[in-house]
Parts: sequence; C-alpha cells; structure tokens
Amino acid sequence: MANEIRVRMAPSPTGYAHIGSARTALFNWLFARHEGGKFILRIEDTDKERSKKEYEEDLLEGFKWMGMDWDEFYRQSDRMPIYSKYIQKLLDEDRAFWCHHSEEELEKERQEQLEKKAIPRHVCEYKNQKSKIKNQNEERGIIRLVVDENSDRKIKFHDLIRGEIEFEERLLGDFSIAKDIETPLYNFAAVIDDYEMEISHVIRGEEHIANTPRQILVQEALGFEMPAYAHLPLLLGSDKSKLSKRNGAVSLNEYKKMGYLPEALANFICLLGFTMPDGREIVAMEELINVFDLLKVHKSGAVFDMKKLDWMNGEYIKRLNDEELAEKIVQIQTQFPILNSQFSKEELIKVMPLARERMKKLSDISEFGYFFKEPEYDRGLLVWKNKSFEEIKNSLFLVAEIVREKGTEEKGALGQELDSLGVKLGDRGLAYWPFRVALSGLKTSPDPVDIAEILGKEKTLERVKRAMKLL
RNA sequence: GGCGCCAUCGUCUAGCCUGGUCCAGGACGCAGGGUUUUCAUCCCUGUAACACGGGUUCAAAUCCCGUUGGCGCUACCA
Repeated sequence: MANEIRVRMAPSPTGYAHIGSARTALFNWLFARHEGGKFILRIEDTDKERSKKEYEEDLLEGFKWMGMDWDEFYRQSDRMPIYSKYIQKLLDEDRAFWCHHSEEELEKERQEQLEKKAIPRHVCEYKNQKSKIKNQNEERGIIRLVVDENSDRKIKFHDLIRGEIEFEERLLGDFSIAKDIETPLYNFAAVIDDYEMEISHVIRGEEHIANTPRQILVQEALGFEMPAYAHLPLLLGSDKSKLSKRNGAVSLNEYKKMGYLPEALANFICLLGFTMPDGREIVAMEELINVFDLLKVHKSGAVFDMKKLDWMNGEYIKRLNDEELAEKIVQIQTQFPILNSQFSKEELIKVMPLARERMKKLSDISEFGYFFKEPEYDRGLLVWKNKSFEEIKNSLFLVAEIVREKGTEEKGALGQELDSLGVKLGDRGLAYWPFRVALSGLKTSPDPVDIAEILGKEKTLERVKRAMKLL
C-alpha cells in the first residue's frame, strides 16, 4: 500500500475544460496506467465565488471524451472539516497565526517593496503576539504560516523532469494558508489532500514550481512526507505565452464542435511534451501507456500548432471506414449541426469514400452539401477555359446523352465514354469541367463520374439539364 | 524589481547524460514538380536551426562559465 503509485489531477472548476488541463490530466493518467497505479480526480473548488457546477461537469465530460477514466473522485468542498482540523492544529502549535493586517495595508506594503526593490514578502508582526490574539477569531484577519525570515536554509526538492530545484526560505515570508478556520487556501488544501489521499507523485504544470517551496513548508509543519514532483512544460499559444483563452486555448467542447476526433486530439497533445522512443507520431493511447516515461518528458514549453493538429486529425479520419466516419458525423450533427441539408446515414455512407481524404475535420463535411441538395452557382462557372457558352452547352448535351445511355452505375463505362468525348471535342477539360460544375456547383470537387455514381442517373440528368438551361 | 524555469529549422522535435559516425535527422507547414478536368489523396524534390561570447579538448549541438532572450510565479485565485 505504501508503495502504491497514486497520482492526481486537480482541476479547479473556474472555467471550461481546455487543452492545457487536458494535457496535464493525460500525463497523470498515462503515468498511473503505465505504473499500474491509481489515477485520482480531485475537484479543487474551495474558491466558492468562482467555482461553478457547470464548469465541473464540462471538465468531467471533457476528460471522459478524451478517453480518461479515474479510480477515485473527490471534491474539496466535501472535505472542509478535514482542513479545519489541520488548520486548528497548526494554530494550537503556534506554527500558524492570525494576521490582522487589512488588505489595504498589505497592498501598500507590496507597493513599497516594489519601489524600494526589496524582497517581496510579508513578514508579519502578529506572529510574535500570537498568544494575545489567538482567540479573537471574530476580528477580521487571515491565517498565515510562521516562516523564519532570517533562515539561511535552502528548500530543495527533486523534480523528476528537471532535476534539483532550490529556493531560499527567507524569501518566502509568512504566507497565507487559510482565510479562516473553515476556508483553506490553495497551497494548504493541496498539501492536505495529497497527504490524505496518499498521493505518491504530484504531476502538474510548470506554473506550480514556485508554489512548491511553500507546500513543502506546510508539509514540514505538519510532519508529512514529501511526494515526488514532476513539473510539466507549459503549453504555449502562437505568441509563446502560456496558452489561455486570449491566445487560443479554446475549451475542449470547441474542438469537439469543430469536428476533431478525441483520439487525434489526445495523441497530438501527448506529443507536445513526450516523444515516442521510435519517433512515431500517430500512436494510440494504449501504446503511449506502454512506453510512457516521466523522465523523458520535455523541459521546454511547446507551441500548440493548429495546422499540425489538422493534419493529424485528417490522418485519423483516413483510418476510419465508411460506416464509422458516417456515424461520427451523424453524432456530431445532432449536437452541433455542421450540415444545413437533410440527409440519412445511408446517403452519408455512400459519400464517405469521396469525402474522407478531403476532410481534416468532421465539420468539413459541410463542403459536400451538394450531395444532399441542388447546388446554387453562377453560370460563368460552367465555362471551361476560354470556351464559348455554345461549346459548353453542346458538351453538356453530349454528356447528357451518354448518361442516358450508359447510366451512372458503371463508373468505368461512363468514364470511358467521357474520355472519348474529350478526344472528340479535342479537350478533356471541355468534357469534364462543365459536367462537374453542373453536379457540384463548385470549382473544386471530386471527379464528376464519382459524384454521378452517388447521385444516380435521374438526379445527374436533372442537374445537367438545369445547367444547360442556365446557358 | 525579486525568485525560478527554459533555450536545435516558422512550428513539434531527434541528437546532448556516455564529446568524434551531425557541413545536424524526422514530422507539420511552405515552395516547386509528377499523376490529373478542378480539388483532395499519393509520390518526388527543395526550404530552413545548434541564441551569443568565452573556456576545456586533437575534436563541442553535446561538458563548464558568463551574457542575452523568452516564459512562469510574485493574491485573503487555483
């Protein structure tokens, strides 16, 4: 039991699930599964003002969508009595004290320190009068941990990814651990939870490195053992700053809406921080679990490149068969409509062979609306190179005759006839282009013979006639 | 400002620990070409990087020191 690997993802429900938290969760999960340990999900909702149930559900849904499962689940808000017990203990032992400075006073002190270029810390005079004030809880204040401002000790810890990291204890000051007996602050609650849940490895984002010495001090005050630490590199926006709503950290839901496959997204995110030993890039989660190694996680931040995500998503789409791809499109259509026209799954399946290799995202199916609805287009589009309307009309007329005679079922036969028509007209494009535009209404689309096969003889003929009328 | 983390093509990275096989390899992107009625797919070619300066060494992307730069933290948020 003592040696069991236990890791935790501790998201705060103060916003929608986004790429950054998904990556942290994924690495925790990967490590736990690789080691045969436990993955614990803990919702850090002590900030009552900002935490929302709605966000929590989004987080849970997002993680599940990405394929993660968890072995244990907690909410900090359900554990308040536990924190109170420890806060009281620290207070009783004079390891912590009530600070009665107002926020204005603290803010003023901070400003002065900044101006004087002094150490930005709060060394509180109340810690020396603690016995006098101890019982006046009704007086407005905050609870701080006693930290030796004259210490010459360095607080050290070993980071699995970065090696030894150290901070000077005296620079910390008497930092806050709780607003009151009932309300713990992050650096305190996190330590208590990690201890109580017997977390063996704390794997989190690099932005938490600076919090670590404070948490170690709390551990020491309470006599807890230090867990192993691993700080993941940051995920960056294209401006190289931490990925946030402003530079593109859209919520997981947005990616779902855009038609990214969870497998592709998860695969891509994992590559932003970890490289397969053999260098492969398209890898299933199961394989990643097998070879995952925290020690090989990268140190420097990685820019989230949407273009490469698109490529990878396209690769995943290409690996799906007609039935599977159609099913995924139908699913997303019911939640976030991506196609204006009505269609049945059977019709969709027939379109898949043509659409698949042209799609990067599921929502790209919207470019194939002409399979389900007559296209609208300008008649000028029907014109191939510098040919006249008469020539185009004639070409269409001959194409219609071929379709009437050969039907659309046998692509080979239809294609052959079109080829010889091309020879007859002295220009293959003259045979193909108007036909293709008549069917799709677009200047770029699949081969008209392929479109005709899916549309069927009747609809194909209708569209060719309609085009001729336009000319 | 203080403290900390990081530093190879535009981007993701391999190589660095155990110096020579690296005038630095792969992927995305981009450019050009081939196939082709257009597009996509596919194939081929090209593009482009060891942040800088010192050292150590016969030899440095790799080891050491310094500089610069980027980012993070610096809350009665997490």
